[in-house]
Amino acid sequence: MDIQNTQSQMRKGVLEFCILSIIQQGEVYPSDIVEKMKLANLHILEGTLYPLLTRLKNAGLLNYRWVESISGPPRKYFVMTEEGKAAFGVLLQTWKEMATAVDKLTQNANPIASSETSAVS
Amino acid sequence: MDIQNTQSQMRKGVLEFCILSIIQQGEVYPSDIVEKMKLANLHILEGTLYPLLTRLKNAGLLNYRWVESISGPPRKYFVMTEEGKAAFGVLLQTWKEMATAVDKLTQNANPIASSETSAVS
DNA sequence: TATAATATATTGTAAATCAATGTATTGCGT
DNA sequence: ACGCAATACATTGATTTACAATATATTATA
Repeated sequence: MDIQNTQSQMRKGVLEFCILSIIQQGEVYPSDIVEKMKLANLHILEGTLYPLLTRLKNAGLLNYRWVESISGPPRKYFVMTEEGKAAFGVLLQTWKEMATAVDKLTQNANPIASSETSAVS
Repeated sequence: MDIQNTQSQMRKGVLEFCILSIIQQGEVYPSDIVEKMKLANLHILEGTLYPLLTRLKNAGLLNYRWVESISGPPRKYFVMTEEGKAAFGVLLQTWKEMATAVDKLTQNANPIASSETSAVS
């Protein structure tokens, strides 16, 4: 049990949401996603991303088309389906609500925690 | 693969952080935590909470003391250790950074997703 | 032709939540 | 005194899933 573990759990939770968000903003292939996530400080490995995209595709939220590359093997460019767009809308709402709830829960907490704890009857 | 799955993943990610936040704000026993989480719309089951508290205790972030109850078996009241307070400070920072990153990633996304996707060379 | 770079994909492992269930204590009604 | 309900702590088995490591395939370059 590591604090780093808890940190990565936090990131894991929003992984699918962020990836859907990236695809919703424009057609991308997996390496684009890895790069955009890295820029947002939300790292994802290929071994995680590929099965995830396959899951989202099988769930009907994504589609892809093959695009020839000038410098390597063909790429799978992903786009959202109508169903995916609807799902993303729901998740965006969920994220906003959850972020608000967490901020509320923690707004009474001290960044540098006080050494006093309130007594309980 | 369900959208509800993704929603619950999102909530899971902040579970430990929220529980630490609750304990940091005052001595509580497990049922208090379940109730406070429910109020924040972040539900947690006892089967999840007890092992989690044990993990946090074994990691040195929490301690507990037994308190007799007037209406049932004795309760375990949890408090944070100094180490726990330090860890919570780190997690609070992690949460703020992540929430900012996610908001940034999604600010260009449409709540009602447009049917046009940008072309890629 | 061999090597490096790019790209998609799978396998095995470990961690963690959840549903279901178990164990124990206290108080109340009869 | 006894049985039942409520409260509370705890464990077990199944499922999910991210990750590390590795595999397979294609293109360009030396």
